[in-house]
Amino acid sequence: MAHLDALERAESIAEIGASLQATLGSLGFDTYSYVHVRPPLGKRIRSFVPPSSQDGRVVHEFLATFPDAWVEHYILQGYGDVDPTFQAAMGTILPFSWRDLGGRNDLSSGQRRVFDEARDFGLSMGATIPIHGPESGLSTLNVSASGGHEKEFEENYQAGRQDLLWVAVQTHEAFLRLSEDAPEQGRVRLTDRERDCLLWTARGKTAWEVGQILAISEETVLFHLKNGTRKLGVFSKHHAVVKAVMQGHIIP
Amino acid sequence: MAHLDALERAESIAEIGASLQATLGSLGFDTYSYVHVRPPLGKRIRSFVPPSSQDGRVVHEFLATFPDAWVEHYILQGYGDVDPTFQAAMGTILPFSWRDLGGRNDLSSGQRRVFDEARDFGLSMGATIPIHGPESGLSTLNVSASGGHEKEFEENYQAGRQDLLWVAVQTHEAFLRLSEDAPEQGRVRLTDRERDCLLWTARGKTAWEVGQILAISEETVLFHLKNGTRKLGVFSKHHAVVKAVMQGHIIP
DNA sequence: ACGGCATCCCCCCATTTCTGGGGGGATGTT
DNA sequence: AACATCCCCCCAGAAATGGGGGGATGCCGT
Repeated sequence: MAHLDALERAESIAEIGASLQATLGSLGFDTYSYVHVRPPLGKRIRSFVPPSSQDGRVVHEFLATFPDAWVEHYILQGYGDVDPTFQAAMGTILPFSWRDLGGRNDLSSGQRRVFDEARDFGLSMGATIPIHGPESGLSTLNVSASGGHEKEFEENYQAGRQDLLWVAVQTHEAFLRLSEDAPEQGRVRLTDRERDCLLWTARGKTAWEVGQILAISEETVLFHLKNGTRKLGVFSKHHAVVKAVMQGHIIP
Repeated sequence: MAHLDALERAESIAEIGASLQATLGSLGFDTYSYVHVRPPLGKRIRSFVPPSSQDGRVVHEFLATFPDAWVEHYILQGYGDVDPTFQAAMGTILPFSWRDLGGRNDLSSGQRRVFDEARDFGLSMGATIPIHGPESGLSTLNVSASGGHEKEFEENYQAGRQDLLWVAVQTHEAFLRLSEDAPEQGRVRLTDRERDCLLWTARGKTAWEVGQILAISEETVLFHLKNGTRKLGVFSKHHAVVKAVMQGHIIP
């Protein structure tokens, strides 16, 4: 796993790609795709602006050596919402081989089509490593081998699972580190009280109730909520509690 | 990593514990705690009840060889909401050593107290492996070594990071597999409109704004929000949006 | 073809809560 | 002394809550 150091220190998306190629190659997988889904975290807009078609949509980011034609087809068809590997990745944190998908829960016709069409592009044997990130993000690292027999691939996968997971985690971190064009302005610092108030608000309590819980007055709760909301750069408690949860300040 | 097979096949919490003890021991860590946090999916309580004991609080499930007195103290004090290792775990998917927490972002006094008191119980050197599960669940595997020097521990940790991650993931899966008394029952069915309204509310829009976005009247938005809030078993939009996010109905 | 059912849309009301400003003062720490 | 944090209070206008009342589509099974 010598290539991993490079992954940790990668300074561009391209370097991540090269590092992945080398690392995964040494594990016996010759193509891969890394998919990153990220909810677009709030811009600070007070005056109402009607959102454009794209605004607010989940962002899919690709980094892949899968056949270009397939990737293009995939995006064009909006397979991201159907892809059975993605569906499965949402439900587990363990790597899995694509072979294991057919048997367990039957695939819908749409899902089967994704698989069938992938096979036409030479992607028949593969495995997916799900990465559930903070802020409810989900990424998958998909690896595939174009040549060889299935038995060989499965042995390769079984032997390499642990390494694959580590690679996936490192990739996710490297990717996050680099794609932070809007790096959240570095997670704001909330005071203990602001956290407390947001926490209990997220748990459905009114300001008065939070006051009772924390043994302070409703006014003070409102005061802390106002400050916390402002720090988070939003304009309502609804948005503030969601953002506080997404940024990991509180666990509701 | 011979003990891992046992972890994958464990059929009781106790077996997980034994397997962890053995595996982590071989990596040089003599105590551990595994904490599984699960937001308490809905009790329907309207009348205000002071949440002195468990009500509304995140459910922490423990499996640990940490000193009993410490665990008890931890739970009693509700440290789960403050614990800096937990705060940090919420923000990353990489394992980290407790040593790295002090420097980066200064701890609040409440957080520092958790650390100081932990040290009094013999927990000074340690590392945390965060596991972000599906449905926004978070678990941490905390390992510690009571004897030895700090330098030695850090070397141990650096060398074992990859193994620790794998152990943590396997533990999480084993734990989930066994503690699946209530796997999916909480998830309600929302209509498209209810989802839409909750989504844009979670993004900080008022009911009127959501109406503009969806091209329906504010009244209708309120209507859908009322229904969605009721379906989710809560009594305010704050709680509803948080819950909708946690249950994966919407991605803000 | 019919009723039941879910979904979606609109409107009204009284009451409570939140928002976003302002003004204080009390602790601590740096 | 400056600073952050925490606590309390006031106000006016906006928004949410929790009820009620309609009607409009479809889709289902009988």
